[in-house]
Order: sequence, then C-alpha cells, then structure tokens
Amino acid sequence: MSQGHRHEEDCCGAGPGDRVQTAVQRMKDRAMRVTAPRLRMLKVLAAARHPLSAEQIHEAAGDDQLDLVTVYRSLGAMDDAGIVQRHPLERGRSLYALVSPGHHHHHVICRRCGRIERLPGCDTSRLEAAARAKGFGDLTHVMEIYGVCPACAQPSHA
Amino acid sequence: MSQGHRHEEDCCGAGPGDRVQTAVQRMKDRAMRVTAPRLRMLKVLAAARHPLSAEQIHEAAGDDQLDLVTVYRSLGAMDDAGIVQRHPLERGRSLYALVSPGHHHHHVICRRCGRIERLPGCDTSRLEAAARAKGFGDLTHVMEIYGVCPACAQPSHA
DNA sequence: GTCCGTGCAAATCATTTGCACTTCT
DNA sequence: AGAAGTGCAAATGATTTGCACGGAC
Repeated sequence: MSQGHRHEEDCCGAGPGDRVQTAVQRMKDRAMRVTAPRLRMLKVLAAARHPLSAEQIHEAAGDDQLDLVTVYRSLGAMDDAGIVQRHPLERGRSLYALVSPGHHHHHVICRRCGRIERLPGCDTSRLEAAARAKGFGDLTHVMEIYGVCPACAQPSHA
Repeated sequence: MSQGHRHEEDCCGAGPGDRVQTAVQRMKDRAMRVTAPRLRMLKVLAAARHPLSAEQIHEAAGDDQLDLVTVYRSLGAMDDAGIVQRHPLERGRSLYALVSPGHHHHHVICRRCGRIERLPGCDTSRLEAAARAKGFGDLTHVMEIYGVCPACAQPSHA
C-alpha cells in the first residue's frame, strides 16, 4: 500500500483542516469527547485520498501515540455518528474514510497489490428502491469493485 | 472467468436437481473431483432460496458427514471455478450461493435479524466501465444492501 | 466530580493452513 | 499410480471485550 503519490486534494473544496474541523464539530454536537488520539486519527483521515484500514490509521497517527484498540473503538463510534464511512470488504477487512456529504462514491480495489482508486457516482438507487418496496427501511449499502490494476497486469510483473 | 451460456432451459425452469447436475458438469469440465462431501454441499446449495454461510451449509449437509474445513475449501474451489458466488459481507462473514447464469443479482440483508431477500438486477455496469477505463481488468464486484426488515421495524419488536 | 475514553491483556470468530491419510479418475 | 480432496489440530488475523486508570467537560 505504498506509493509515493503526493496529491494535496483532488477536486472540490474543503482542505484537510476544514474537514477535521467539520468532524470535530459533529463530535461535539453528539456529545462525543474530542481527545488527542481522536484528533490524530481525524488528521490522518482528512489527509488521506482514499479509505484506510484501522492498522494504517494507527501507523500513520504514530503507533506509539495511541493504541490500536482505541483506533477501532473510535472508528466504531465515529461510524455510528456518521462521521466516517466504513467500507467492509473481502476477507473481513474494513477501510474507513471521512464522510464527505454529497460525495458518495465507491472504489476499485486491486486484488493483487491492494491499490485503491475512487470511482465517480453510485448506481444503487434502483436496487435501494426495490429494497424499500419490500418493506426494508434505514438502508445503507456496501459495494466495492475488485480487479487487477494496470501495474499488476503487466506481464513483467508476474 | 468466462461463463459459457449453453442451455437456455437452465435459465427458466431449473429445479434443484438440474442445478446440481449443472454444477457437477461444470466441475467435471474443470477437472475437479466430484466427491460425496461436495455433492452434499451442492444439494444444500441447490435447495436454498438464498445465500448460506459455510456454517449453515455444514449443518444442513449433516455436520457429522463432512468437515467444516472441507466446506470452506470446497467453497473456495467452487468460487474460483465460478460455480458458486461468494457474497462477502460485514464483519468478515461470507455467504455462498450457486451461480445461476444470467441471473446475476444482489440482496437486502436485515441488519437485526439477518433475513435475506433477493433483489432483481444489478446496476454496476457504469461503475465497472469506469474501473475498466482506469485500466483495471478482470473485474468482479461485491454489493449488498443493508436495512431493517418490516418485522424488525415493528415497534412491538423493540 | 462524572463519565467517557484509553491502554493493556486476553478473548472471539470466521476462515486458513500443515500434515498425514483417503479416494477419485 | 498419482493427483486432488479430506479430516483433525493448530494457527491466523482482524476485530472485540474486561477491567482499572486517566482525562475531557
């Protein structure tokens, strides 16, 4: 999961700082405590250009600065609060990303190297409508596309 | 990863027995061995009207008739062969279902009671096209919708 | 001062792997 | 015969929980 891309922010609007502030505000609204470990996590999440695993967040935040268990617990709380979005994926792993309202999207994940890229948009409305028609409510969805990225598809790579 | 469409009759009127036979044939084509444990699993899968967990398959096939490990290993092999479709879901669990060519679909899963219902169709073509445009190949996708089913939404149920 | 959040250790749980043995083909 | 499949035990790896302490409000 290492490649030295350095892209500040891709497209629209809010920089990392703003996103942290927004998240902090939402935590306060929810009567959640804003602690040093959580701020570290938020900074990491705000700077990330794609979803991260708990382990990656732990490491990026300085693994000696906060416990992995705390990362899991805080991510759980933030997920419940709608501050981060959890992306459950194959083999029981999950990735987490700060929620950007109005920027719902999904990803392609390379089956071999784990590289992740964002895909624009989401076509689930029809399926969600069908689910709603069956009487289901409070809908959310999980969706990831898996494939082999260009680099890994290179014959020389085999 | 190719699916050879051959009999149209499989599509519309296939009973459990037919589905087992189709799966057996595909296993033979792939030089996979058709063994007693695998036949048991196929019968269970063919009779199911929704995806099952490895544990459920193990139990339904007679937990003393085959080992849980065998269930996992065979499901893995059948998944690779495109005979069963694996539905990875939250918390590291997976469900498996016999593949019905031409009947690709997804499900709604009740977050509270685990009830599963089939939803018609799949709208991922646009996203897969986007992934392909980014150079990714050999695409597959994971997608499940989560919600609260009518029964669990009942106030009296709380 | 209260609670929520944290750290550390130990526990879970679904799934995987090593190895020797059995059984298809 | 020989490879593929199986069973049992033990390992893995991500995530979770128990409990006592510490810090945010």
